[in-house]
Amino acid sequence: MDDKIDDSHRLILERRKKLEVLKKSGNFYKNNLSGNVSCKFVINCANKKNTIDNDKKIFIIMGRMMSKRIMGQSSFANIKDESGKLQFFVNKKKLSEDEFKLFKDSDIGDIVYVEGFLFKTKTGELTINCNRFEVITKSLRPLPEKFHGLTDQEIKYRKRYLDLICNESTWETFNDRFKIIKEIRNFFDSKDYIEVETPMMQKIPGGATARPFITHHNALDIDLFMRIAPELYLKRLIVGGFDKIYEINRNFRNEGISSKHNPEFTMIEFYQTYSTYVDMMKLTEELLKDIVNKVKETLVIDYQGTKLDFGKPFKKVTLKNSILELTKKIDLESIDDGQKLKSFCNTIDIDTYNLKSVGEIQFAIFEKIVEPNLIEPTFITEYPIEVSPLARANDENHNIADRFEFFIMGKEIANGFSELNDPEDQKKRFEKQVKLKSSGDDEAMLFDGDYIEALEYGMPPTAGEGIGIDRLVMILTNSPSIRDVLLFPLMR
RNA sequence: GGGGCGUUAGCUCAGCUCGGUAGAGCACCGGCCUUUUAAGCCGAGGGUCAUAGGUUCAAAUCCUAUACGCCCCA
Repeated sequence: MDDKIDDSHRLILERRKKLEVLKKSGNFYKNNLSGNVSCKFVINCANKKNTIDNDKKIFIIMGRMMSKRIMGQSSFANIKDESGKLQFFVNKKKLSEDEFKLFKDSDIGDIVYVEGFLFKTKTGELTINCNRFEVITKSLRPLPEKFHGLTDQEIKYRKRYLDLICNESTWETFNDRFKIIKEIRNFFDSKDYIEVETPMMQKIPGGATARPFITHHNALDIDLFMRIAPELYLKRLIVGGFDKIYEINRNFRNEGISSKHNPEFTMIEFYQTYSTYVDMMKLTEELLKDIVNKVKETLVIDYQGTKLDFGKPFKKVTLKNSILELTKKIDLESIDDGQKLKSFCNTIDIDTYNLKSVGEIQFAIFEKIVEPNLIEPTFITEYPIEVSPLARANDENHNIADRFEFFIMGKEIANGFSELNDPEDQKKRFEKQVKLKSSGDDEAMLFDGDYIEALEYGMPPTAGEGIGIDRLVMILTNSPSIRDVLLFPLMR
């Protein structure tokens, strides 16, 4: 769509003409101007002083001109930089003839230099009285309209820079995103976790059940896989002697695109030795309350009309109980009865052809019936062992894993468990996955012999967890689609 | 994969039922204007109505297909 640039438009030709004039006068993409302060700095300075009019301190600001109101001899315009907006005033008599023409011919969108002292207008607005004006960078294309701005979803996603220029709310969303990530780092750093990096390109994709993207290394002539999770490498590092580690980075999963799924997405995974999944749940609750409080400055937030209270202790329900609570057709007797569960599945449109075990069927029912209804922050525990191939089996009940998942607004936000550190058991679990794969489950895991070998050297008892950053950001920024929290979501 | 909705000027949108030469506001260009803030007033220019077919004397409008997007379902 964007392989051809159309610059023949009259509005662009008009601006190119103005650029030619700038070039002839030597004012051409200047980069030697300096001494500027931010709009916010100017505003803060003014707030500290009462007598702005008498204080002839000169300020220089540089930024994008966002609006312009010309009234013959005098004009007002607004300049915007990263910190905010500020109005400036231009009087014909205060500038040279050339400078005034430069201002008159400048366009909304141009990057400009404004120098002058501060005053307040009749209406009390803080304004720079301009005594020097320059166009630093010519904007050749007109910005979206000043009042309605840019509303076209598609263009917002494809040309995010325009969205950022025009929409304050977009700006706030991404500022929140980066603040959330920063606070997550602060949280783990303050608990003496070490941030590590593990391969994004892997020979055996592992750590999750998902289809990977395939790429190719030319010199080695081997296919590589973009990682679907960092898990198995992070646990190799635990074997290597780290006690507390985390990694925040991208994962890539070759699956459908929806308002909850982007092919590349950001996760934090963290691991801690001599801990259990119960410790991870406590840590998760502490982390989320901390992040929500720091980023939103309250513990009660609104998401698309639903009130979410992070102040209360988070709910905890076992997977089986969550099913029992929501469906009258299944009771304590039938919940472990494969045949009864299967016939129930048929009534709610779940295809049971590939579901071999009771655990898999329970999990399928859970995903279909329960997940969308987990609105408030909720931990679900006691996952079937069959759907938890990397998690430690529970000591009392070998059919369930020492694992939890965490949900908000029907979205899976986190997944954590006590790690399986018995290499024999892990080997058997991998072998089961390989069987699933050969029977047609293309999301099943591959056998990772090198990982088994690492476990054979001995991995201390460890608990680990992954949190989907994008979905968390969606909740905290009240964004209905994952694309709203990705600067450049994948578009066809 | 299935269904629904959408695509008209650089931007935001009318027009489509019921077919008859393409409209507004902003932006841009020219003129007036010394405290505006969606500044104002006067004037001018600006369109492959997503794309390709079809029906028709005549299609932005009706029909079909395709592309892209949004929403819902699987």
